Amino acid sequence: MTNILMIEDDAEFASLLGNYLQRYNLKVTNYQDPFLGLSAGVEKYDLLILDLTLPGMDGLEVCKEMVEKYDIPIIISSARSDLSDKVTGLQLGADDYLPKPYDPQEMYARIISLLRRYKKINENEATQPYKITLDEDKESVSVKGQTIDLTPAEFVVARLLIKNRGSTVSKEQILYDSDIFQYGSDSSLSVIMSRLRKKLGTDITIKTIRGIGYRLTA
Amino acid sequence: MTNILMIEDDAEFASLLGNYLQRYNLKVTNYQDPFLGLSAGVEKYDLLILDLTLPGMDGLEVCKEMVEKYDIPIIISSARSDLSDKVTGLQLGADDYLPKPYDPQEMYARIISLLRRYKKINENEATQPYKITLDEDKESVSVKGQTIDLTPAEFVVARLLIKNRGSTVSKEQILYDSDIFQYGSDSSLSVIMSRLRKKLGTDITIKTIRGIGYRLTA
DNA sequence: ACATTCGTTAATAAACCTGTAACAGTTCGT
DNA sequence: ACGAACTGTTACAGGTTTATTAACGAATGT
Repeated sequence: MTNILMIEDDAEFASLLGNYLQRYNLKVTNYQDPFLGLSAGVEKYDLLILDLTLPGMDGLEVCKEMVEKYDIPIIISSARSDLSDKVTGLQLGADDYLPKPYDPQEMYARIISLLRRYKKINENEATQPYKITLDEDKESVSVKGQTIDLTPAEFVVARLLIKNRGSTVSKEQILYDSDIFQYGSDSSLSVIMSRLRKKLGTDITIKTIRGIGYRLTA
Repeated sequence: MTNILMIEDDAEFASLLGNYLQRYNLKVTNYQDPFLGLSAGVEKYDLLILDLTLPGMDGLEVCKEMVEKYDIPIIISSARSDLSDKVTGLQLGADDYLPKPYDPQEMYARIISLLRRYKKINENEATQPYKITLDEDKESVSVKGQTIDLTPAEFVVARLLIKNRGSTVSKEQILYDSDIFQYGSDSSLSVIMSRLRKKLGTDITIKTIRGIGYRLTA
């Protein structure tokens, strides 16, 4: 899992990008306030996306400070189409510059290229998008970009499996994780699993670990 | 969402065009005074529609300044049928010229073409009009160009759904979003939903997310 | 004071979700 | 290979949520 620190005052935009990058195994943490961001343990992150148009402060100043203090790749994203920003930003030590508005796909490409350059990434990691991701608020999941509505019980199971992608989730864990299952038993769970698999289609494989539980493979 | 900056002294005309373009996912912000417009954060916008016949100042002057300061596509719209305006405008760096009066449809076509040229737009975005849009001031909505009058409660619900098009809006969110519902309960909401669906017709689908809320699909 | 409009409530019908049961298919140890 | 235990699938029933219609009453305008 690659962690990306974002400093961007438009929270909605940040969340949008975060959702998009999620499927590439990139986790975005956004801070609207750069000071919070600066004290957030920058070392934990693999890359910084910095917005220059911050309220009441100069993004270039933040950039300078980041470059001085930390060894982290920086992508500047700015709505100011002032060309001098780009020059100054890169002079200060930023690695790339992407004017807003941009296509999330474009940002993804830059991120990967930069991470590769910094060797912060294994080849093959984060280059293959997940086929399935959570839409937490919509009580649904996306499979290859397509929204699939789930019932409450199905959603609870799917969420657990997706969050524990690659590792096995025990039946007990699923049944007791939430209060959805009132009279839940192994047999009713197997029914839910059947319905889930049918809804998710053949692109998603949920493996049965006999006697233990289930595992969703990326 | 694509943002368009408009500088036009005829506010009524501007609002008309804004309403029309809204259904194409184009948001128009108008300033009657070019100085306000110039200081409005031009960077946030993807395109500028500039009227030349401004009171007490030369639109061409504004155009020149815009071209110098910002990297933004410009469409000049003018009631002066003086051909030299067109020539001068384009010489100054404007990208297109549309004499008034013009068909909003024509303006839309030019906008899309220009945005595409500037790569400020994803293909497929803003080319498919929404079937339903808000008429904020009239307490009504438009479905495929047709105005549909709504009662206050219906309008509040419709507005929330339209603004959150594609994602689920919870019942609580609807009931507590405004003070329309004084004794609002789930059951009265379901009545409103029923009446809304009937009024909006079969072109608009409002999906029920059982136990959660509702979702309007684009 | 009357008529109209509109949100609410009530009642009934329809739609939906989940657990159980039944049976088929599979896995595993012996 | 065989039987026991586990899992997958389907259909059905019970319970809950939502849709729809009608009626009521408060607020508003005439």
